[in-house]
Amino acid sequence: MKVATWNVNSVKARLPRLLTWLQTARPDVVCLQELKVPNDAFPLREVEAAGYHAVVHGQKTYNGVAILARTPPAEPRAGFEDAVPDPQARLVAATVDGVRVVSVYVPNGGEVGLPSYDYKIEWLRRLRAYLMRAGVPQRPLVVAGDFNIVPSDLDCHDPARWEGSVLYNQELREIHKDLLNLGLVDTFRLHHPTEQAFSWWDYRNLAFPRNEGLRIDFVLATPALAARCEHAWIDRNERKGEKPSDHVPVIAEFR
DNA sequence: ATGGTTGCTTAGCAA
Repeated sequence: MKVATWNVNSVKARLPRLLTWLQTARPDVVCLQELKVPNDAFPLREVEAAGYHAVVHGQKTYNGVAILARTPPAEPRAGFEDAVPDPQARLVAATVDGVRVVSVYVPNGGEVGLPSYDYKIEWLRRLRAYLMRAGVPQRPLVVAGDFNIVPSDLDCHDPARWEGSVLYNQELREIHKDLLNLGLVDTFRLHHPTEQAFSWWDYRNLAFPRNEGLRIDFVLATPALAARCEHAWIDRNERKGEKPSDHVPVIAEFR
């Protein structure tokens, strides 16, 4: 089973690329982020024609997440399912072929010290609690998406430049470590322990041709499932050509 | 060095 995550930065703007990529990459499950459309504007017909079912938690203008799957998803759920509804559509879950799949779009945070950064930290606290309730680490579960966290120097083209930023600071590194310590394996790092590879490049300043990127998109799996992960990679080619997203797909293949 | 680019919405925000 091939599981991918891709922040498409508008599913409308990216639809031609998404459909082409589904045909060539042939993933079984795709976690999408930043749809930027409400549910009724999601291109369901096109995605179904490409051979996928879709579980969509959309939002107008900002955010929006989805799960695409070749086999019918079961028990679709949107948001944290706790006492306080999240006003932003950033999490959706469904069970595919016995695996609980969670697509997440972690808040960027804006700037350290702003209310939007406090929202990010609180959101990550709620994500941790959600994953514990969802059965991490014992349940076969994948949580994949745009985490808006740089885990380490290796995941950053220029650590000194990014240190202290809203994507890379000590507080976030500890939150990231705590998340993984719940019992989640970063499938890309599992197979590439020392390789520098990025999943995001700024649109500005020729960041991609200069390879000034960050690795902030992950496919995380619970331990028994991670033991079945045979390959994981980042589809860097998706940043090339006409109208790319600023993120590229990250893929993990499970036996 | 607060620039630069993209997308949504329409001048400004978020990333």
